[in-house]
Parts: sequence; C-alpha cells; structure tokens
Amino acid sequence: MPTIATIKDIARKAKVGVSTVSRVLNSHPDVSTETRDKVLRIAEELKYRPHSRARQLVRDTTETICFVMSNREVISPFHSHVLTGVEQFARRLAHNVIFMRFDYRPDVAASDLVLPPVIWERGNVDGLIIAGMNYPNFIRAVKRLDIPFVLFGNNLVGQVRTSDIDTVWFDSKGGTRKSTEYLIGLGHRDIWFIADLSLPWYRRCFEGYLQAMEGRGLQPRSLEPKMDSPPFDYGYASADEILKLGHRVSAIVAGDDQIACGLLSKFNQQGVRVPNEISIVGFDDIDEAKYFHPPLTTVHVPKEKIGEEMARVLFDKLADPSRPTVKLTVPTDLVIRESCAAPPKRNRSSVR
Amino acid sequence: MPTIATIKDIARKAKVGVSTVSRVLNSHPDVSTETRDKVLRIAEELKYRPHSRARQLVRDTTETICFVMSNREVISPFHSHVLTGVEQFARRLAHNVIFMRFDYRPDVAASDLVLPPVIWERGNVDGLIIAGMNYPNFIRAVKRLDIPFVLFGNNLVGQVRTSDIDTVWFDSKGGTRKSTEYLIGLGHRDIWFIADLSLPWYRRCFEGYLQAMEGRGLQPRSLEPKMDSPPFDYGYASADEILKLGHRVSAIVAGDDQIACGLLSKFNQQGVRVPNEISIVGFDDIDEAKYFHPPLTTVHVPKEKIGEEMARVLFDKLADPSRPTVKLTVPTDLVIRESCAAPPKRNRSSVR
DNA sequence: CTGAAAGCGCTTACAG
DNA sequence: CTGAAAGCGCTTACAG
Repeated sequence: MPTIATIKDIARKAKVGVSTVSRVLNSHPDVSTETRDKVLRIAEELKYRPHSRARQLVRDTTETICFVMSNREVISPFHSHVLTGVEQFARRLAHNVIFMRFDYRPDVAASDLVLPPVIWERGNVDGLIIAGMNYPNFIRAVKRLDIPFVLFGNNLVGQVRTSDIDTVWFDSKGGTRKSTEYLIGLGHRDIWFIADLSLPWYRRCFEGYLQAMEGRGLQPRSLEPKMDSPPFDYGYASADEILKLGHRVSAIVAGDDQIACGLLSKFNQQGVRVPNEISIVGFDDIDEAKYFHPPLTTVHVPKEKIGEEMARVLFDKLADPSRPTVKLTVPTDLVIRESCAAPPKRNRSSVR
Repeated sequence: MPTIATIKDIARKAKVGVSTVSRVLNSHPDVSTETRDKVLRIAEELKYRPHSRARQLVRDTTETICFVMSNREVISPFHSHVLTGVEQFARRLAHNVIFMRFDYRPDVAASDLVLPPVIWERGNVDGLIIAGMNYPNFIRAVKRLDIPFVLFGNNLVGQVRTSDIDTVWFDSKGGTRKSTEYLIGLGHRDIWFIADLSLPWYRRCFEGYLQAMEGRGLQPRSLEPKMDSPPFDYGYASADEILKLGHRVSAIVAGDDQIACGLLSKFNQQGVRVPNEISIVGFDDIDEAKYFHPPLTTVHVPKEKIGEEMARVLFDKLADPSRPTVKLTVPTDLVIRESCAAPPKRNRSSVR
C-alpha cells in the first residue's frame, strides 16, 4: 500500500494483463472502452505515475537534449536568451534540456579530450546543442561519437570542416554593414571600428563594416589594442585612445554592446557628449542596451530565435538522421535609439 | 560489428560472466588483476560506453536534478548566476541538471495544477531546485509528490507553512539596513525608499530600511506608485515623482538595481547629477551595476553561492531523507562605488 | 480486443 | 574470485 504503484499493480487490481494497461496508458486505439475506463480509474485510485526511465530504456530514447555552454564562466545575457529559446522549443516536443557548462583547452587533441559523462555515456541525451565559445578539438571529439548535434556557429574559433555539421549563425556581417551605412547616411565619414580582430566574430562584423566603408569610398579605420580583457574593459580602455585621436573620429562601430558600454562609460566620465560630439553603434542588442546612457543604437540579434532554430535543426535531425547538413543564418536588424546623430559641424577633419 | 557494444558483448569476448564485467567497470575490489585487465582491454577495443539509463533504472536513481525557474520569461541576470552555482555543485556530484521554465497562475488550486512531466512522472529527477517567483499552490502540489526539493525563499509570494520545507534565502533586510545606514552616515536625512511594497522581497528590504531610519530617529519615506511594470520602467517612472519632490529628497534606496537603473537613466536625461545632487543605492549587485553611470553603490548578493547552497541542501536531503528541515540565509554586503556622496549643502530641507 | 513472453542494458544478492 | 539468475518498470511483437 505505501509503496508506489507500478503498471503491474494496476494490472493485478484490474485483472488484466500488463500489456493492456500499457496500451491504455499510451492511448492505443485497440482497447475496449470498458477495460480502458476500468484501467484508467484504477490508475487514478493507485495514484499511478509512470516511470520515465523504464520507458526510455525500452524505447531507446532519452527524451532529453543537452545544452552545452562551452568555456563561459557565466550564462551571458546573450546565452541566457538562447537557452530560453532552446528550452521552450524542446518543451513543446516533450523533451527535457540538461544545462551543462564545459570548459576545455583548445590545445588538447580531440582524442585526448575527456568528454563529460553526459555526452560520453549512452542513454543520457538524444542530441546536443553546442553553444558558448568552441574550438575544433571538441567538435571533432563529439563527431566521433554517434550523437547528433548542432553548433552555434558564430563563436567557433578555429578551422573545422563545417560542410558536414549542422550550424546556426546570426548575420553579423550584414548587421554591421547596416549599422555602418546608417552612420554614413547620417553624414559621418570618420568612422572607426573597435574590437579585437583576432576573435572571429568581431572579424566578421569588421567585414561588414569594411564592405560599407569601401562601398562608399571611405577609409576604414580600426582600433584594436592588444589585450585580453572582458569586452567592457576593452571598450573602457579603448576610449582613451579615441580621445587622443580627437576630431579625427566622429563615430564608432563597436564590436558588441559591452564594448560600446565601456566606451560610453568613459565618455560620460570625461564629459564627452554622445551623440552630440561622437556617435556610437553597438552590436547584439543585449537587454541592458536600452538602459545605457544614452540608450544605445545597435544591431538586434534575435537570441531566442537562434535557440529555437538550433533546437529545430536538432530535432529535425533526430527525426530523420539522413537529412542533409544545414547551415542556417538568422538575420539581424538595426535598432535605432539615441547614441547616434549627425556629426558636429566643424572643418572637415577627414582631410589629413 | 557496427552495432554498439554492451556489457554482454564484452562478457562474450572476454569469456567471463556479465556480472564480472559489471564489477570491473564499477571498480569493485574483488576481481583478480588478470580478469580486470582483460575486461578493460576488451571494453576499450569495443569502444564500450555504458548506458546510463539502464544503470539508473536498476539503481533507482536518476543522477539528475531539476532547476525550475517559475514564472520568469527569461533567465534574469540574477538567476543566471544561481543556475550556474547549482550546475557547478551538481556536476561535482556527478549529477546533471535539467533546466525548466514553468509558468503557472497563483489562483489555481494545488490539486488542479497540472505539473510538468519532468516532475510528475517518476524517474526523471531525484530532486528539485525551485527558483524564480513562486506561489503556495505549486509548493503544495510538489509537496504531495514524494520528491525532495529546496525553495528559493525570497521570491515566494504568499503564505505557505515553511517549517517543513527546505528554503534558502539571502539577507535582504540586513543588506538594506546596511545601505541605509551608510547613507545616514554620509549625512543624509531625507532618504526615500522606492519599490512596490506589495511584493514581499521589496517589503523585506523596506523593513531593513525602516530599522535603520527609526534607529536613528529619522522619518521613513517611501514612494510606491501602483503599477505593474518591469523594475526598470518602474524606476524610470518614479524618477518624475522624485523630481517633483525637489529638495525634500537627498538620497534614494531603490528596491533593486534595475529600479536604480531606471532612476539613473531619467536623472541623467534630466541633467540631475548623481551623486552630487542626489545619492542612490541599489540592491542585488547585478553584473551591470558597475557599468551604470555612475557606477552603482549597491548591496551585493552572492548569487552563485545561493545556487550552491540550494544544491547542497538538496543533496544533503537526498543523502539522508530524515534530515531535519533547514532554513538557510546567505549574508549580503554593501559594495561602495560612485552613486553616493554627502548631501549637497543647503538649508535643511527636512524641516517641513 | 487481450495476455504471456521476451527484452531494453544494466546491477546485485546468491551460491559456489 | 566468479557466474547464473532474478529483477528494475516498462513496451512491443506475437499468437490467440
């Protein structure tokens, strides 16, 4: 009595076979209404709760996927939305999502990388959403296992054959092109790009910036001090360099919102007025961007959507393993707030 | 050959029983070195990977806990750290953590609440970390199941007998007392508290504020406009009211950092200088607080630590179900940055 | 429409 | 130190 009811208990009490109980519990059609009702009633009486592990073992499915966040100390404002998108999609398909952080070094051979048990063991997850910052060794290691996965493309550092793995990206190049063109349209000519170009995602933004500048015959200018500090500090420190340049810079394209935030912070502190004296655009549109001072004009990246698409691609693969590899790019859009204006009137400084 | 190896395959190839294979795979002591080596070698040859679902079924453990984030659209900067703390602790104990959002209405009877399958079915998780914003009905519904859980206390809205459930809190009252006392020490007398006091977590902060004010014989003042907007907008809108009050307010204790951010945003916009003309303290110390303009003096809440403690309490309970109920409070501390200063010199405005 | 049986991949007393 | 057997709680052909 005090023990938890199983399918057997129901069968005994209902005087039917366990297979019949299983059928009604799984809504199979070929059961008489009479027995169905009886079984259902007794299940309720016994407060029966199915045991998912048993079902999963026999059906050879885990009903679970894993969201891997690689090499990130904390769930960034960016990734928290991606995770939310993944969870939401998975829930609709009756799947759980395991959240796991995984830190690894890029210089360990794929074969030497010890994978976490969730991945290495069988029976834990049906597939992987690989987010965070990743390197080829991990991707290769996962590829050797038989487990389907989809990779968040933008934050992959290094070369890996991408033709046979599913990836989801957002359009950083196009987004930055748009934001740069917006600045040009406002009348700016001396537009600087600020980010560490050794990081591929900033590099892709830079290419969009380049495209816009060169398309208008403007001289691209970038500031890329060497330092491995977090983006905010990077921006904060870069502001000094910008200030030294004086009138030679009238607008800035920051590699992301956090860099922009660092710049703003320093400018505010120094009494440099944005956008009156200098304009700034960011990238990502993190939640906080609209609360910056001034509210930041930036490129919106649909983060939940990215999570959703990653989940969709993964479940498609799960449903049909022979499906061809997909490379999916989510579009981005400029969102105009208050950090950009026409350049201040003064002698054209671009003539040097 | 192309099929995945099981324990049986190893047994057959090693010419031993499956129980022996199981023993060496689980590092049982009573196995001869000879057979151990043989089994291990063959397991490697066969690229054997254990099937966790099978192990879990027979051992009656799921090796998994669930982080439930209730009634929150997105993982807030606060909860993202809590989740990180939980995940880290769980990983050390070889447990996975399922992340799940769960939205429910407070006015549904506990017995009518349809719980998500992860919780309702057996075999999915060993226990629950209940975070986000919660109401008594869900807590009661979970209590009826046999599943151990620990509740994040601060964001519980409504009355529920807390004596027999494990809870983890942070000290919002003590923290706000400290920040208010800090303001008083700076020379402030006209200190206003701003938050919606119908929400219990703000109410607890308010009590700390009250304690500090009354302890010094100062008149507590609070602004609590009725509106159900997100904290930032709440702060932004409240700023207008404050501005109308003019010199009658020299400092503000905001219910959290986002309210403080909204206030700052409006003040910056209106040219009201912080902290020269008015001082502000926040609460939470979200990551962004140090990037506000000016950097926000606030009460630091150790969020990872809260997650860690919740996990610790849960695993303690799992290890020993008879363990007495715990109510644990994590201390908080003032972190001084740049949003507070001595009040401006002028005729004492507190005399009305 | 229904039940007995086999089986998912393991672990764990039990008896040597 | 080792193996055969039972069993975890289900599902699913298979044969009525």
